[in-house]
Amino acid sequence: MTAAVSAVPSEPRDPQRIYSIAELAREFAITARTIRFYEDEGLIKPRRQGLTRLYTAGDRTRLGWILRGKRLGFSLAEIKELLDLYQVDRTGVSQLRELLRRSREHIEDLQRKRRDLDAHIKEFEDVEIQVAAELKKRGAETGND
Amino acid sequence: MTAAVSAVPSEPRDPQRIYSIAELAREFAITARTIRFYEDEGLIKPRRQGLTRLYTAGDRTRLGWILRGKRLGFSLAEIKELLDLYQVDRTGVSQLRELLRRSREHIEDLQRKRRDLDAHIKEFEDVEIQVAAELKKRGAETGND
DNA sequence: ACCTACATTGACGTTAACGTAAACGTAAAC
DNA sequence: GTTTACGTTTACGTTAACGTCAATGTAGGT
Repeated sequence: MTAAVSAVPSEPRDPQRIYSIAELAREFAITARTIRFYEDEGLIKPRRQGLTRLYTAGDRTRLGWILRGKRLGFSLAEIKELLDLYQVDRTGVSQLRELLRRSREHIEDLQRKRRDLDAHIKEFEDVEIQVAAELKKRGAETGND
Repeated sequence: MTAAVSAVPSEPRDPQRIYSIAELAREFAITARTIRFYEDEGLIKPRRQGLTRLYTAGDRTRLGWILRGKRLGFSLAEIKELLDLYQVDRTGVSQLRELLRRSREHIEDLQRKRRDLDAHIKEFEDVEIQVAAELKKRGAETGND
């Protein structure tokens, strides 16, 4: 999970570009198998040229979104739901109402998560401060080079 | 994963209290099996009275910490590492240095996660705004009761 | 025509994180 | 004294999220 800053998701890309599966795999530091698996699960639907998969800039963005969701601890099933939220037809008023309700729900969920995260960060910052102080007391450098 | 605000982790508790496994399970909305599993994995080590497990307020806090970590998308292995970080002996200077390094590393990881989270929230807030506007345009109430 | 690099589809294996069932101990309640 | 409620261990089952072959296709270079 906690990989060392591998994915390089944002460069000035032209929206016409087409990506191969290996390209996307490299860029996001995942395997092609993973991307195909996401397709099996209905998370992405690339065009085909014969059998070969062709990914648009939109597909690439979508993939990035999926991976970000994963990093935040959502399951693929949850991520699929959220992606489908965008895709849903917005013709009917009842659909719009539902969409609004769901996205508010999700925002609350994210905000809960944010509170958890902030609490977590605060604790570790406390550790850092105290340990740094202890080191200083012992006359050692704290590692700020 | 995304349960509906179930755990009620903070009440004015006295630090002398002892908890049964079922009590903690109820409070955190998990099963006893899960708690025992965490013990097998070395995440908590309750006292025993014969065979029966007795949990202190510290154990309870620890359990809450574990579950928060899970909500944030950390694996149990990662959580164990982080918990052990606190437990490590802080006698030697080299241990302190290592502890400092690790906790800084972890803070950076959490901050990355926070950026992910903020981006996610922003996107959904945009959806909310636009959908609400669309609904208003159509003369329907937006659902703010 | 052949090699090489990269693509494809199955199909089975694997790991993490528990669930579930069996078989049993213990202590209070009826 | 036996039901009820809770606890225990042991062990096998399950689901999600991929990994790992194996067999095969395809496009480009020499």
